Amino acid sequence: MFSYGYVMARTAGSHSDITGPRVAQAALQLFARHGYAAVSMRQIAAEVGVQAGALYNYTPDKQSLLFDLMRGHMDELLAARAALLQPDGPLARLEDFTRFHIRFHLERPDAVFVSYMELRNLTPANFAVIEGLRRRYEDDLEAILRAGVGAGLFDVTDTKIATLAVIAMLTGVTTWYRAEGRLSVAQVETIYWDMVRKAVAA
Amino acid sequence: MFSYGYVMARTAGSHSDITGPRVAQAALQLFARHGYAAVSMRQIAAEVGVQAGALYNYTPDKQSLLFDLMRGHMDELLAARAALLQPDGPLARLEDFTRFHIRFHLERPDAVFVSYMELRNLTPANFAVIEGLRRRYEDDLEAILRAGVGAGLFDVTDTKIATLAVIAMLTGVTTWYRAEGRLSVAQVETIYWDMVRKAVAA
DNA sequence: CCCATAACTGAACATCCGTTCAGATCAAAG
DNA sequence: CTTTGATCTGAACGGATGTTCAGTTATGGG
Repeated sequence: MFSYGYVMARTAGSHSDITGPRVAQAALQLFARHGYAAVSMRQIAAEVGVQAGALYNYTPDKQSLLFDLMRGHMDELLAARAALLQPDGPLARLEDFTRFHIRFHLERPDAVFVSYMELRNLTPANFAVIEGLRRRYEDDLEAILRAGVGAGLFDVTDTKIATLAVIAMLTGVTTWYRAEGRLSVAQVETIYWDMVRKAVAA
Repeated sequence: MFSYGYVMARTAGSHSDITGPRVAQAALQLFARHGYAAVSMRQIAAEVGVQAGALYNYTPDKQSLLFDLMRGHMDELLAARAALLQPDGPLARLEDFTRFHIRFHLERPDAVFVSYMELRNLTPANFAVIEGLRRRYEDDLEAILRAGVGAGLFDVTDTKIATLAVIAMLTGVTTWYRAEGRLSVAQVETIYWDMVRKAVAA
């Protein structure tokens, strides 16, 4: 957590780069399972195999633990999206967005769950940050829809509402999908893309 | 809460039929705003204007307070749906379902929020009950979709997935709709119906 | 006006909470 | 092998938690 730019000049007795990620992962899993408010620092510590006081080598407080998880998730989402080169044309772009959204979210169910359910447990300042990142992601989709409407390919009454409707529909996949189930991620992508395509079609 | 069938033979000093609903309403509002685990019995009591101990005249414990709110919400949902006479034909039925779902959910945002977010804070037995009620509601929509597919009016790959996708999309309306906003509920219904109709169209 | 009783108070119970910190422990650098 | 400092323990802090209950207050029926 406290890296010093260059290669960190590690000194004696240090393995915080092992424990640090374990703290974050334990917190994520427990927050997703039981909710932020219902999980105690002692439970997180027990999961890591450490006493509660030791957690404070890795986070200033419990709120930062939640916020860092959510900001990390949103950063990953935006970075992964930005890393892809977008296909040409609104229709191909929309399919790309649909498949990306489903794939990304199905790969990290815990982070998705926490990021959608624990917004109200953020301080107002932290909430504003997460809300801004989420807004940037939504704007990405809305731009696609607007371009499609402009080109006469799509027909939606209100691009902002359509954006939120599509994202709600796609994110809903995380509530029922199980990796052991009968459908592969690719099949699920195709099923949802079929519905999205028709829903906004002209 | 403890009614005796007939007209309750109320005796001296009783006004629990005033305080009782106030407890439920305060709990609902606070649970929706801050989450079940983050709200204390003392906060609920303060909202009602009473000491914490008095709440136990109206609920055996905090868990029952949550469960009764959620069961009440689901019962209302199923009862309201059952009270409507269904139009003829899958298309009209689907429109009816869409408009009903949006209207019903926009009328009780707190109950919707609690019922979707606090499932993990139910005991396993209570969870099973709520899950069963939700399943009955979903089956209602799935029957409509299946009938439409059978009649060649709809084209969906998997009626179960389409059911969950449509419900997720529709319920998402509660996250952004504000009564003071520019759109009436009827307008929102029409916008979503447009998308639902096309999404499942043959 | 009295009185049975519903409704509520206020204090107490054991237990948990997030956070702090002095001191023990540990691993690597010299 | 010693030193150095990162890491962790274990106890403590004030305060909050859900729940219980003996005792007080308020209300309407007789």
